[in-house]
Amino acid sequence: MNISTRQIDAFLALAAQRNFTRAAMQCHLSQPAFSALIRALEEDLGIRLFDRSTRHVELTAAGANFMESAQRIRTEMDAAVASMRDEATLRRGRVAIALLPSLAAGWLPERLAEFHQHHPGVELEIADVLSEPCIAMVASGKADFALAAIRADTPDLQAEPFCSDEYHLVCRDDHPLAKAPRGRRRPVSVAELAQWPFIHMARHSSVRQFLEAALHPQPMKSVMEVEQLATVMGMVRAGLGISAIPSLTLFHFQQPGLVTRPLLWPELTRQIYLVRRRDRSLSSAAQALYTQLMTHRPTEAPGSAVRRELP
Amino acid sequence: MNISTRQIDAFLALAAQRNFTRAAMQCHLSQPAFSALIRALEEDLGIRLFDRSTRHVELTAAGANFMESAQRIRTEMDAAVASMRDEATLRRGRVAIALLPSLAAGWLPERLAEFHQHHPGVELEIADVLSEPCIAMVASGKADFALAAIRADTPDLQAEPFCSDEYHLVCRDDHPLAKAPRGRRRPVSVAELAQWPFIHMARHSSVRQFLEAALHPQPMKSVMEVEQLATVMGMVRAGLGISAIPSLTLFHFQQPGLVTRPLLWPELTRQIYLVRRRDRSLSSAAQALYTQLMTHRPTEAPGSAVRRELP
DNA sequence: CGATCTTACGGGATTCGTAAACATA
DNA sequence: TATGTTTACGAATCCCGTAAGATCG
Repeated sequence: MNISTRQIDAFLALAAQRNFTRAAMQCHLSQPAFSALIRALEEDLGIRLFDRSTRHVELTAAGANFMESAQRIRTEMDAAVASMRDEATLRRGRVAIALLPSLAAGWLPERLAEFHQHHPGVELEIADVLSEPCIAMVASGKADFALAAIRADTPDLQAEPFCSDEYHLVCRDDHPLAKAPRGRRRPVSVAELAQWPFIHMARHSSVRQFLEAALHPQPMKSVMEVEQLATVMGMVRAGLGISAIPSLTLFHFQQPGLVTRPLLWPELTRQIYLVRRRDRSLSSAAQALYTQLMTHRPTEAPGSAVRRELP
Repeated sequence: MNISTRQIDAFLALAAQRNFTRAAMQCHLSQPAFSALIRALEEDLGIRLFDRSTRHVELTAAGANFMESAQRIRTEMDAAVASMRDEATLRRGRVAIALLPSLAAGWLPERLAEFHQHHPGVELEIADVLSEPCIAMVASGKADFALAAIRADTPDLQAEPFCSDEYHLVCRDDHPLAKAPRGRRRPVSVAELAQWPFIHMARHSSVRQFLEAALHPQPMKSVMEVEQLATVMGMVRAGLGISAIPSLTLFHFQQPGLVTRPLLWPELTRQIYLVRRRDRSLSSAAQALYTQLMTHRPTEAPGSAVRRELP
């Protein structure tokens, strides 16, 4: 026994038209083919649904009974198909991504704004967490994909390079290092950096850990440790010291009176990866966001010092 | 676009089994055929429902979404098909018939008892009304068929002979007519009937009208007119007079001390017809009741006088 | 390398539309 | 007789199962 939507449609058309010829036209079928469709349905159900003569077509009691079911089935079908089509055409859907707070605050918002403008029906869920929880969310299926600083290429996860994040010196514009000696070309050296009072992030932060690993064993003149990058910015602007921060967080420091300079040391370039599950295809919405983010990756850091003027 | 129950079943099987081979077996299909079914469904819906590798099969987000709809559709389908099958196999259904009160009280109950025993799920609606309303109920569709004394063979209605209803003399067992003179063979004549006091039904009753038409122009010795046959019985038993009533109402008079004798005049035989609509087929339940009633029609009236003894 | 999904392909069933037959008002 | 349904039938399509191919663990 196999009932198709075409049979349901044929039934409803005939119930409405009470005429095989018109109902057949409505279904874009020849009348005999349509007739066969109705007959097959009646045989499947084991009961006559229409009383018909050449002059009259009418529902039987069983047919009237079946009509209610047929209408509910048709409605449910339509809703399901429309829902799938909406999902396929991005009129609705849901994407969950996990990414580093620095990306989430500085670079992501404009990308999301554009995405949302194109696909207003798609719900967005953003987890701005550190790299490890990012990976965990992808692994557990809570996020469709992640942007994190861990090359998580496991049997389950697939990582591809997304962008690179280079450390920059930040200092006041009246600081000696802001001057870019000998024609701006020469990068700042480790020794130069180490001779000035330094504002550190807390030891547990990834910014601090990556920096320490890169500068080891050179000791720094640490003047204080803070938790938030915004605090680092305040301290540097107040002239308490200098600092070094990843390019993705530069937006915190684009303030009047501050200067940023790329450090351009290979050890101080960390890679950001896009991580996704191997076994799970991206949903239409996730695929669209993926494409959007990949084509608007953060630009490579500019090679020259930037000085913010007071307005 | 055409979605079939087999595709829904295939989807649900695969969602449950998460394995093409097992799901295919569950659907009694070869694995490639099953695979094609899923592919066709995905193409119809325009979206991937399963993420699959050779080792793993899993619902996509869209697939999980579709599952709810699929389950509702399957449930609704099952209910509809079961309902139709029940109707076809008389596990449920409804019959409405209209018939003369005499048939409804005397003959019908045992027939219905047997029918109900065989088909307890079928609802029965009985209208015990006179012939004209019987016909009207069939014509208007309120009754599936009727048993009435009108040969209603119109373009819309079809009548077939059902049984004949012959008038019987009723009197006390000590009445001269109860004796069945000259060897019980000779029927009672009109003249004999007319010489005794007669208990009449009211003029508007069909029993009275048919009797008057048959006896015309012979005048009767009317002693009174009553509305109910039970009253006629009481009067006759009290010795107030005799009466003549149709065989179908004899059950009223099967009382101790009363005698009934068939009158056997052709003019006093009225035909009962089974009347149904031409354009409408009988429902399964109506067809079954029709057969049941036709095969257990009221027996022809016995040819001899019946005397009820006191117990 | 074994288990499992997909592709390829020939045969059989299904379904289509045209045309003729049939039925009813 | 005119309208409308069913039957008949050849052709196109769809669908199935077997066998071979591809892929993942």
